[in-house]
Amino acid sequence: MSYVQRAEYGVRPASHVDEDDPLFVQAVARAMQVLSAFHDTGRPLSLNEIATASGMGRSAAQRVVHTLRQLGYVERDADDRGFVPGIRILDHTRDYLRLNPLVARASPVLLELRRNVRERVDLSLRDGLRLVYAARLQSKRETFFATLVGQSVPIYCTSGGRAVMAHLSDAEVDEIIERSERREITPKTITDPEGIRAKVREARQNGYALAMEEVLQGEVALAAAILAPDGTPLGAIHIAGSLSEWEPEGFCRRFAPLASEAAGALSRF
Amino acid sequence: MSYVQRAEYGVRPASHVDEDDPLFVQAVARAMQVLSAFHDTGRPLSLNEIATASGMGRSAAQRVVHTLRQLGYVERDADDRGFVPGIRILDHTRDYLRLNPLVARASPVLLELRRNVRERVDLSLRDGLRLVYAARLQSKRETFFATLVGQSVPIYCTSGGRAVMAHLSDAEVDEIIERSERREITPKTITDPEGIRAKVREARQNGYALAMEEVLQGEVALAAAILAPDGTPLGAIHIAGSLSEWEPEGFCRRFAPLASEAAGALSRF
DNA sequence: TACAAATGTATCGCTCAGCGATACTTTCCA
DNA sequence: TGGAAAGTATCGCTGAGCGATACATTTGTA
Repeated sequence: MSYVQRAEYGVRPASHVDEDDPLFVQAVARAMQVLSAFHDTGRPLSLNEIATASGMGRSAAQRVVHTLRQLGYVERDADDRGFVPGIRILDHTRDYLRLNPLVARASPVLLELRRNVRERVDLSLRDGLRLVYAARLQSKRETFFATLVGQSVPIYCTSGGRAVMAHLSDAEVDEIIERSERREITPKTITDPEGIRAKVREARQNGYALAMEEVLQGEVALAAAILAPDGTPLGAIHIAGSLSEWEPEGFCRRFAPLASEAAGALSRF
Repeated sequence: MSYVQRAEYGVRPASHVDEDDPLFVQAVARAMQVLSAFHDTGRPLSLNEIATASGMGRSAAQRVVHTLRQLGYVERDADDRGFVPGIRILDHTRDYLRLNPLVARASPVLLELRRNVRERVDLSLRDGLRLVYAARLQSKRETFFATLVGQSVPIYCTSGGRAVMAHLSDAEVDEIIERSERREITPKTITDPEGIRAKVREARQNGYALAMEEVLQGEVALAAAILAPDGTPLGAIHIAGSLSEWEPEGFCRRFAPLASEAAGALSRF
């Protein structure tokens, strides 16, 4: 049985979880597996479903769910039809956001950026093969989710991902391409390795990355990478708009410098 | 040893965690205790600090931290000076927000509200003695945190809390007052039971609740409760502004109907 | 309305996962 | 350059937690 769990996009990076590790506590992993069972569902889960999804027996799932419930990390659904994640989870969200120096420093920068850009602005952090959204400032008309902290997108086909890859070595880029489960999220998604490498080269030249309709129809997005002092890309700042309002060239001319500037401000540690 | 952990404000409600519960898995609780060790810190923690904060021995903390690290729920700090929460936490954040029907339905309502209100708009959910923020749409000038999902405030002294209490029985209100660790967060915080009850009565009459500078100097906030079909208050919608720009009466006249309308829209299930 | 399927809950004896103590190694200051 | 503190590793004992299973309760359907 493997404790490595599938995330929204791609698999964990250095996840050679050694099952014979003498320091590895099975029950801890099981707790997280149970919570992770909700990654792949849109509705409350039954105990059996949790057991199946997290690859453990009914009894184990029962105990773990029971314990997590006592502690507030799992709750009964509003109409008592199944289990859902509990509100206690948000306490840890807060801790993460507070203690991540990038996120902590990002708010004023993002708000300043948003003042000049009347479009959606996002901050995302790299985690292996994906970018996880840590903050979003929505645009005026957006009818979507206002806040989708925790949402993640693949690196290989997004503006933010390309901005990140632009600051990695060719070998690392190839490894990302190789290991990513590349699929056409929209008909415009670029999935062939050479196409991706070309976009990365483009990003290296421009200092920012562009993606058009590769994740969402009608959306144009550009991004600039945030770098650690040693040059490692930690994440990206994205600006996203609608192709019904923007022509790609105009969008870049107008917003690329602003995104770069904001990302630069967050890169100085 | 007690597994019940202190949250940001107040203690868990029905948290008589029976230690002799045969279904209770100690190691699962320990995992969450380790993660909760970060609740009370503003910086990375050492292993010893984690052990102390979570009330377990060095060895146990070592094993749990090790395991959580393998799984991405704990990370080494950027400059390798201690442990911090890991990005995997945000995956669960997303699950919580997605699977909470209130939050899932809230986005369009909040955005619509925000369109008419150029002030800060929040959605919070009740958890025992506190309200946990699940979404925030910042105002134009706000220089704070743009997103502070997971932040929590006490019920007894906030607009949202009063809006919630207005829909509880007197006995329940008294219990909240009694069990809350009431302290003067600002000099204006109302902490005496009768004062709080008066504000709750006021909220019942008005259909919305008001709080001035009780949590933050210079801030005026009003809120309306979101109700389950059976009338139980689940949370609140808040609108917050600055006293340097608003006179309380004008603020209420202008925004109370909008907050009520939005809360009403989310109350219809 | 009655039956079957599924869901949540409870019990129990066996055993190995995980406990605590402790020792080793490295890093960081003073 | 010493000493304190941090992270890592090892080990034998034992009770925490394992899986199997039975029970209770709800749900959907014929």
